[in-house]
Amino acid sequence: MFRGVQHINMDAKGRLAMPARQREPLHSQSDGQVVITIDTQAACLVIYPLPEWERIEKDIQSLPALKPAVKRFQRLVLGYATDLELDGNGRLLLPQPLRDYAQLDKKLVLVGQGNKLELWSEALWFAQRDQALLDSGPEAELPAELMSLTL
Amino acid sequence: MFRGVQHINMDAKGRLAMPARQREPLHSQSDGQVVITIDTQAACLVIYPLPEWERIEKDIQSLPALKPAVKRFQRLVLGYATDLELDGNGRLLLPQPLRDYAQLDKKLVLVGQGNKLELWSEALWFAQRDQALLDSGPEAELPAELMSLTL
DNA sequence: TGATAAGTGGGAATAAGTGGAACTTTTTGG
DNA sequence: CCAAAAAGTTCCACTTATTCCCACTTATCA
Repeated sequence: MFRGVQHINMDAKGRLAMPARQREPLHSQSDGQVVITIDTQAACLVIYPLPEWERIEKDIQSLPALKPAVKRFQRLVLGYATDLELDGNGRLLLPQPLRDYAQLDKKLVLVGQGNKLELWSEALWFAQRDQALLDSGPEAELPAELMSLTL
Repeated sequence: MFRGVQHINMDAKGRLAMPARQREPLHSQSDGQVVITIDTQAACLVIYPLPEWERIEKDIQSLPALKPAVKRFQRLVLGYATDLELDGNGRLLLPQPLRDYAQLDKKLVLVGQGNKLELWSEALWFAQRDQALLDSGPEAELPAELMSLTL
């Protein structure tokens, strides 16, 4: 399980040092092999351990590809999916097209989301966080599902 | 059950000495393992014993993620959730992103809330307390759920 | 007032993060 | 087709940060 928000730097070569907390689950689950792709709903990337991705990829491929909206989704998510491996120092080399998509520069934010990790540029992360806080804050009208939560 | 308001200090390294009263339930329930995350309704943090958090996490993950407002809520609450463990001296090391979110500096307030603890900066605690007293005072209109309470 | 437990602070060992250098591979131009 | 240059990749070393542990001070209770 991936948990927690961590602020990290990408170096000049586009390498991302995976924080130690997340490194161990990645090594034990898939020997450091991950798949990274885009989130079509937000300008961020998602990182899966390889076995978890294979399950998801199967689900995506079994969707009805004749529906144009499904086909577009498949083209994006499967197309950008890239397998990567942690190097000897626990770093990932992020491909340029993915860096471009998520507007990554030096300052990044890595967010644990249970079975996957999300990767944001720091600026976009704060922007979407503040928007989300407005939607979930004291003044907001929350969907019924949230109102019924017992926290 | 966590009860009571306690004023405590965070040291220069961001460590929080859990008061002895709260330490015992944490050790007996979950061997000192807790999950800490943000409250989206207020600038404070919430601390759960690990088993209690796992129940809540399951509830949150089972919400319909296709609704944007739900997805944003999930990203915040699950993303900031971090597991921590009491160290040998009964202290928690608070991650920097969570300290930033709740504007924590030296003086903190820990508030028992039954199944969880809330953690506030002292300044924000007093501010929200005074506001809450105004809103719940003799002149205020209270929601029906409160009016029907037997106190 | 003394003994015990709780809270606080600091320092040393270890691990993590960062940058650079060298080697390999690929591409381009002659 | 070969050679030279550039890009990419891997490996190593150094610096910085984090974690763990020990000791001291303050508070509490008998």
